[in-house]
Amino acid sequence: MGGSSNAGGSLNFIHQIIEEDNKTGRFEGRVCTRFPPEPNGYLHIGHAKSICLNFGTARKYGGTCNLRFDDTNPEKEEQEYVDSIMNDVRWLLAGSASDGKPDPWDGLFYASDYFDQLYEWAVALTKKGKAYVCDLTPDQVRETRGTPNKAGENSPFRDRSVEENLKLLEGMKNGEFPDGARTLRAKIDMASPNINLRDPVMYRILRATHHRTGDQWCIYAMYDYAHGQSDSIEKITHSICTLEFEHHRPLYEWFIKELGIHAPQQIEFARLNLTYTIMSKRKLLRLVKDNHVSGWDDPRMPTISGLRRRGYTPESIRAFCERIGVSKYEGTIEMAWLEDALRADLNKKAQRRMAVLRPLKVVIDNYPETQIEELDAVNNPEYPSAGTRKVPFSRELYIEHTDFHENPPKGYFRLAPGKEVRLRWAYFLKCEKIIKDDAGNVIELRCTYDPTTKGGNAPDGRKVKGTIHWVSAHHAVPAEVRLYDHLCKVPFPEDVPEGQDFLVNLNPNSLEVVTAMLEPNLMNAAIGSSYQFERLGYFNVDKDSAAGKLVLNRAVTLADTWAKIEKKGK
RNA sequence: UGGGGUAUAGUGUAACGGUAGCACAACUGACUCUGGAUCAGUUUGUCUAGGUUCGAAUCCUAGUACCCCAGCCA
Repeated sequence: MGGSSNAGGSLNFIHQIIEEDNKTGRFEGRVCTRFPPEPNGYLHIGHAKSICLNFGTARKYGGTCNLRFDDTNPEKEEQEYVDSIMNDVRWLLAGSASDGKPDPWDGLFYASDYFDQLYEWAVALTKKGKAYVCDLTPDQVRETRGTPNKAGENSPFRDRSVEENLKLLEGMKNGEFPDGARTLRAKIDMASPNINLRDPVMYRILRATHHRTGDQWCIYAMYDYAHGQSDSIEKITHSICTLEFEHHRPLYEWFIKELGIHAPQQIEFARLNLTYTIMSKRKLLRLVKDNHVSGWDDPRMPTISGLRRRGYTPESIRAFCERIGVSKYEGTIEMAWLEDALRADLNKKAQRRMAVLRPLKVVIDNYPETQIEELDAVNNPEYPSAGTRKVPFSRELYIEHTDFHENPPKGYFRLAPGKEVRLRWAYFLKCEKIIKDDAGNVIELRCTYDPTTKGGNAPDGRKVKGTIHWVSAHHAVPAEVRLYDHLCKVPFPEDVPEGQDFLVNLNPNSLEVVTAMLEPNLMNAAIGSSYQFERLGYFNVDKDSAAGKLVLNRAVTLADTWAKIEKKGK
């Protein structure tokens, strides 16, 4: 479970604040957090950090954590997003609840649950002379707001009487004015150095159908007016959010104070950035809408649904969130961390199989033509309890094209002319002859095997350095395998030259599709199941699979020392 | 030119006046029927300049760099 600090015993700065509050009895020892997404897109790995932090913090201190949808903008929000978010949170936190409840959240709420209360409070603030109806157009509001270096000017409508304001506010609510004609604004200080305090808009007139309240309302609270009070209503103690809301905090505190209601402590932390991908919801939406990817759950996407489809496990994502820690420093985590978390998890869980991604045919000349042997292969060397399976062996095999070199480079200990390797779980194999097509490409190898080496060991004690994987040609199950690489071709894709946008940094080779040959054991592999293809990586059965047609995604490759050596040689 | 934040190895994150630690990455080596995994080890760091102190990443002063803020988005 995420949330606690990564170094044993030490606390992250948020937990330090909480422990201090608990010590002083500030919230009677209660710890109540919430994860408050806007349902305007799919959750991504950055949200996972927040989810792990909020839920993890509540669990750590015996408190509660709510899931609340901040659905105050009906123009961008949809039920599809609500559903996907609940689904993703359930999946991410599955199995982590101590009480065995089906849903990980303690309370499920919507800001739209509070529309009536929020409006009542707006009336109360208006009565207090702390809010007014303003007739300025959006352009005029912008012009009179001032700049960071220049104070704003008061709206000419700022001093309307309470009676008039009340009447106009009710009129706004009752649909008497066109969209955008008026707003309700907080009366604070147009000269504040904090622009959020320069009479911010509380309500706008907007005739849009809300995914939950339908056409009941034609005015909608702004996020800044809704968020703090929603936290207050839920008696949240620690309202954890990202850094950009830091200078909104005085505004939230102003509303809470004027209303005289429960005051949560807002704490801001740095959002997650990852190399070789993008995290902006707006940009992710664009990738989906413009078909740069197949959807929100495209395995190249940093979305939770994309990672799930790619083959990431909830445990690996939680471990990742735990390890990256939490601070106010806006850094960028290397993608290798995420990949490492997956490998660490799957190395223990995934059964091993053999699969050949780029088949090269091998004929074993001295192996009986019609003979087939069932050889024993270990399912997971990490856990012998995972057992063994039978793998058919015959005269014609496929091996990996990259496991053969006609002119092997120095240090290469796979197959080459006249060289001997071990076939995993089978026999020693020696390359005798190369067969090429007219263009000079190697298309087949004629080899011999040593029948005394069955199982992979030579009775004469001779050693081979290389062990390669293989599949019996006649038993092989063809499958579509999708080889994924980073979404972006550079570590910081959002850094683009003037006038260009991040699309120029999309990785054109982020997906390569091959027809692979799998060992027959995989024939009926279940959708969503993960395997390690020996020497290649971890693969997950995709939902596009159908009877007789397997589709697999490569979640992550194995660490590849040889590839590193090869690269260095160049 | 205003306000709010943040600076510790390549990347993150600890150390809360007392030996700068951990993880990932990189590099060595051992082991290995996965060039996987595992194990052992190595390299690399306190933004700068002053000051306080027996002692400073930590306290003080002055700088520097980077991020955020001028939606009727969240």
